[in-house]
Amino acid sequence: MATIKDVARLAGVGLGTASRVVSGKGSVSPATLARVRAAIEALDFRPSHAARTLLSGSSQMIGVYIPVLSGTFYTPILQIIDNELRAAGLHMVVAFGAGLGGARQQAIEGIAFLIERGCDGLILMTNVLQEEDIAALRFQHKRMVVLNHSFDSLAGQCFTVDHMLGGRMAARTLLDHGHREIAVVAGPASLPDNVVRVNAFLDELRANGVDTASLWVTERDFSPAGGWSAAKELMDSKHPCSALFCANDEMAVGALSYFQEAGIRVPHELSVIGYDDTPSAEFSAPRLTTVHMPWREMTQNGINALLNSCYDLQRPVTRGYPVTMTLRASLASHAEAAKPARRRKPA
Amino acid sequence: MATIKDVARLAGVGLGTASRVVSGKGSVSPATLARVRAAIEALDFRPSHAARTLLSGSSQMIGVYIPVLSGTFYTPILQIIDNELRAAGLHMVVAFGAGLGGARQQAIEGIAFLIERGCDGLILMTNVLQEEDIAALRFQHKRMVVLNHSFDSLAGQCFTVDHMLGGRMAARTLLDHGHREIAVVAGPASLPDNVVRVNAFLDELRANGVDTASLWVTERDFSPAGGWSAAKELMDSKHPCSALFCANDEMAVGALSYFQEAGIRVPHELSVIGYDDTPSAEFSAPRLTTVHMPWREMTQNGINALLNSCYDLQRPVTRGYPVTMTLRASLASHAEAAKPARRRKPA
DNA sequence: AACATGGCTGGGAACGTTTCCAAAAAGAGA
DNA sequence: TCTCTTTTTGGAAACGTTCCCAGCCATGTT
Repeated sequence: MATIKDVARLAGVGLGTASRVVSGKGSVSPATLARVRAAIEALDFRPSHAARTLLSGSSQMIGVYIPVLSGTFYTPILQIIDNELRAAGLHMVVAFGAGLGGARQQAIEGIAFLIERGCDGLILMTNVLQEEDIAALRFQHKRMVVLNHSFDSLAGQCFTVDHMLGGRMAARTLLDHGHREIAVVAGPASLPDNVVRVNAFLDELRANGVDTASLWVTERDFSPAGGWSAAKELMDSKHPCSALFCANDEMAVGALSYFQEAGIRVPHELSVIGYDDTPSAEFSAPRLTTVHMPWREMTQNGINALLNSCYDLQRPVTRGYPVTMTLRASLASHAEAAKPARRRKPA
Repeated sequence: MATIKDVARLAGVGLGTASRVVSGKGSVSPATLARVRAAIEALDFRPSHAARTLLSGSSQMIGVYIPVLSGTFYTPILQIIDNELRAAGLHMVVAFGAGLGGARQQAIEGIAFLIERGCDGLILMTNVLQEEDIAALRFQHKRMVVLNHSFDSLAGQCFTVDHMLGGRMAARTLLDHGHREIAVVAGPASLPDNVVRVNAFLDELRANGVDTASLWVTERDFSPAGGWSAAKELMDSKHPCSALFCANDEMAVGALSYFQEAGIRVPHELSVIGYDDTPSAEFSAPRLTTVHMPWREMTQNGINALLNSCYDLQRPVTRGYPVTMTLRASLASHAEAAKPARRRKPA
């Protein structure tokens, strides 16, 4: 690879002049400019990023940690991040959870890997870290941002969505459609944001006179397979219900798959609603009614805040994004439901 | 950030000694070792990656170009790449298509961005590049690998799957199940791998006496929305058919969504098969029969080949991976199909 | 003619490592 | 005690940039 010295030699100029042409800063006579440009072209010179990083102390790289890239929740977020960073001339380095340890250990290792790599800033998307882990990251010094989870000790750098409101809206929507016998597939109890949304969901039902203790509630791992098995268990239990709330879309999609297989018609016999409004909800069969979480706004504002603190910018940062319901075919009014919930039809 | 000089000073040793402790190469007396280790600990010293890169000429970074991160096709591949690289102590830098230009222009820019960044090697996943674009990449020098597409000028560095066999197997499977009136939703005609699979599919049908000219064939953009609209168009056309072949799973999932909405029972009234066997096929409603492409093996071997050429390793590299059919509920034998294809049921 | 002004230019220093090489220290054998 | 070998140590050089400073040359001013 040609260096700037080669360029200077070929063009017959000094290092300083060559550097001025490359960076575009400082004055250079037109004739020299042309000569150096020609040399750059001839040698296919590309400035070494490592040298620049070493000198400037800034790698122009942002690290992103994501526990696992399955499902469709993280993909749009990653896409947004990359687009924004590219537009700012920055690069995205991604680390997923890897290795043998548990999720928490994986997160710690993955983040350490990113820090070691000299990232200017970090975007973390994990909810398995503890406050003490955050404290252990001496890196913290304002150069990181957490999406979709909130740490008390880092509140200003956390960008999350209102899961309490989300859970409540899910409940409200079902109540408004006349449902009172509602089954629930929660996510892992170890994930705070899941707990918040499910509790808010149940609270809202309770506030409207539903005896939540009698509801069928189970817990799965946010995967389609989990949703499928939960749906099967629910049907096998013959617990009466007219609607099913899944704490994320992935599980709802899995549940829909089971219901189709078992011949249970959604939403005629059973309404299903999800949570997140991921791309997979749009073309499920039937299309899934789901709580639209403003992850787009959340991501965008998180990026803005991070870039502000890393590069002294003044990008706008707002908080408190609207949560809405995306109404699709998987939800029907209980009155419309022609048949009782548990009635099976032979496929 | 503490530098190795700070460590040396605090420990009261020379730079060389400090460096030896950090890298673990060269002999150091036990007493000194302990002293330097203590200093490293005290200062929370982390070697600068930029300085190492500058000196060694190797960034330990692998760039990955992916046109767009939507759907579930690329996600498992990315996950595999990251896991492998991490295990090898390397880092993954990802670039997606971005900017205003067309797909080809975006790919060229994205790849240039990665090269400029000093990646040791590149993994490219795009099928919109032309031979001339590849030729223009002077980087080519063996340090890159192409997945899921083959360039004549770069055959040794391309890792792809047998789309001709894939297309044929899809056809064979439908024929074996008694289908002869088959509709086809192809992908973009601009993508060579799509053309190969669809042509092979049609060829196989033709070889078995099917008049392919009379088949209903359309072209979409590999998206669920495309599959949905194609399914609607097919139904509206009332063209007789007992099965639908979609050139990727995403479109098949979209089609299933439409069929559910329109009250067309799959597979009883119409069988649907997809292509790729992405995760989204496993829990669709109904579960999707699809051509299982060995993208896992393809990716793994591509990575191995790249690391071999970048770091002089001897990882095993093989070619020619088995294509299989993943049989699921969306396919039924034509004999079993109770009703003619186009019969609508009021939802 | 002497002098100030400003545009251009060249090269040294620094960024934080690692890799040498030479020198010092420590053993080992006679 | 002396010499020979081996281990341990310190520091210069290099990697490829950019930044800064000093010097050069052509103009314009007095």
